[in-house]
Amino acid sequence: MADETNTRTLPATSWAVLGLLSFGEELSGYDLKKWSDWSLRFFYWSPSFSQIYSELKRLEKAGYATSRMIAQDTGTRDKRVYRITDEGMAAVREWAREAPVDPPVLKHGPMLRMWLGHLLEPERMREVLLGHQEFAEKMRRRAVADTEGAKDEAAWAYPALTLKWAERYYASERDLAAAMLEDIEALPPEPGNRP
Amino acid sequence: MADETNTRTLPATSWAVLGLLSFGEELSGYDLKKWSDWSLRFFYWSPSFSQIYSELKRLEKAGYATSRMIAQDTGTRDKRVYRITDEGMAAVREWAREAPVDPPVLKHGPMLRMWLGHLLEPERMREVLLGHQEFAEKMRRRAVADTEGAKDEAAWAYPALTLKWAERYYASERDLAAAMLEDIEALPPEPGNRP
DNA sequence: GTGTACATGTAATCCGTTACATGATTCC
DNA sequence: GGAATCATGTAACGGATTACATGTACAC
Repeated sequence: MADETNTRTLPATSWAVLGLLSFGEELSGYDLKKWSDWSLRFFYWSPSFSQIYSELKRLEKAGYATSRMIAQDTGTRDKRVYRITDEGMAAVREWAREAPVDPPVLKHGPMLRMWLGHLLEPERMREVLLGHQEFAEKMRRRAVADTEGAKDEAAWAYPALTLKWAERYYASERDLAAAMLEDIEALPPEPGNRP
Repeated sequence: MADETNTRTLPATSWAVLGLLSFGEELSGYDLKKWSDWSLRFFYWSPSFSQIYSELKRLEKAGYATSRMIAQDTGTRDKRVYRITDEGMAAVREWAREAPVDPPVLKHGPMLRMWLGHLLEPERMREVLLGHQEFAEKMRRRAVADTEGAKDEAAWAYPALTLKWAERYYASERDLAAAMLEDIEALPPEPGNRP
C-alpha cells in the first residue's frame, strides 16, 4: 500500500497505450498497434506488437484496464479485447494534468549522416537528403489523408489538431531538407573533403 | 573471423561516438559527452556518460579506437583519451556511405499531451505549449550561439550546416507551437470536454 | 498451394538509464 | 566547510526490439 500512492510511475509508453484506450473503445492488442501506427506514429514512435501486449498486461495488473475474450463465431481466431476502467481513466487524467512533460527526443538519422559529411561523397549526401525529403512528404500526405477520414466528435478534436500539427511538421521537414540541399550546393568547391 | 566481415553491426550510437572521433582529435569520455551535448543533441539525443564509456570500450575492442592514459602532472585526476584508428576511419566511412539511413524517430512529449487533450484543462494545454515554445526558442538560440563559435576549417563545414539546420528546425518547432495555440483558441467553445 | 492479413504471445537479447562509488581540485 | 567541476567507472535494472512459435481465413 505504501507504494500504491504513486500513480505516475508507469513508463511513458504505458501512458500512451492507456491514452489510446481513454477514448473509450474496446480494443485488442492488434487494433491498438494498428491504430498507434497511424496516429501516435506522427509524433511518438509506435511501439512493437510484443510491447503493446506486455503493456496491456501491465495495465490490467494495475487495475487500469480489464479484458475479455471474444469468441469469433466464424472468421478469424479468438481475440482478447481491452477496455479502460474508471481507475484507469482517473489515473491517465491525473497523469495528463500533473506529470511533467518530457522534452521531445529526436534521433534524426539523416542529420547524423549530414553531420558526418566529411566522410561521404557529395552525391551520397544529396541522395540521403532527397530520400528524407520524400519520406517527409509521404508522412505529410498521410497526415492530410487521415485528417479527412477523422471523426467529427468533440473528443476527437485534439487528435485532429495533432494531425494538423503533423502536416505542418512534415512540410517543414521537407522544406528543411530542400534548404540544406541548397546549402550544400553553395559550399565552396571541395577544399579537401573529397574522400 | 567468419563474423569479422560485418563492419556495420554496431548500434547507431557506437557509430555516432566513432563519428565524433572521426574528426581526428584525441578525446576523453568526458570530453565526448560534453561535445555530444552541444552538437549531436540538436538532432540526435546525447548518450549518458556511462554509455559513452562503454561504447568507447566496445570500439577499442573492435580495433576502431585506441586509448592511452594521460597522467595529469597537477590538476585533476588522470584521464584516458581515445583516438580513432585507420580501421576505425575505414569502418565509419564505409558505414556513412553504405549503411541504410534509419528514418528519424521522434518522441514528442508535448504532442502526446496535446493528443490526449480531452483529458486536460485548456489552461494546462496552453501551459504545455508555451513551455515547449520556450524550449524550442532556447534550443534555437543555442544553435545560433554555437554557429558563431564554430571553426572555419573544411572538415567542420558539415557540422556547421547541421547547426544551421537545427536553427531552422527549432524556429519551426517554436512557430508550430504558436500555430497550435491559435488552433486551440479557435476551437468551438467546450462542447463537453470540460473535465 | 502460396502468400497475406488477422491474431497472440514467449524468449532471448541488448540498448540505455539511474544509482552508486570514488576521488582530486577549485571556488565561495 | 561545502558545493561545483572534472573524471572514470560498475552494477542493477528496465524498456524495447527481434526472432520465434502457432494457428485461422481468405484471396489469387
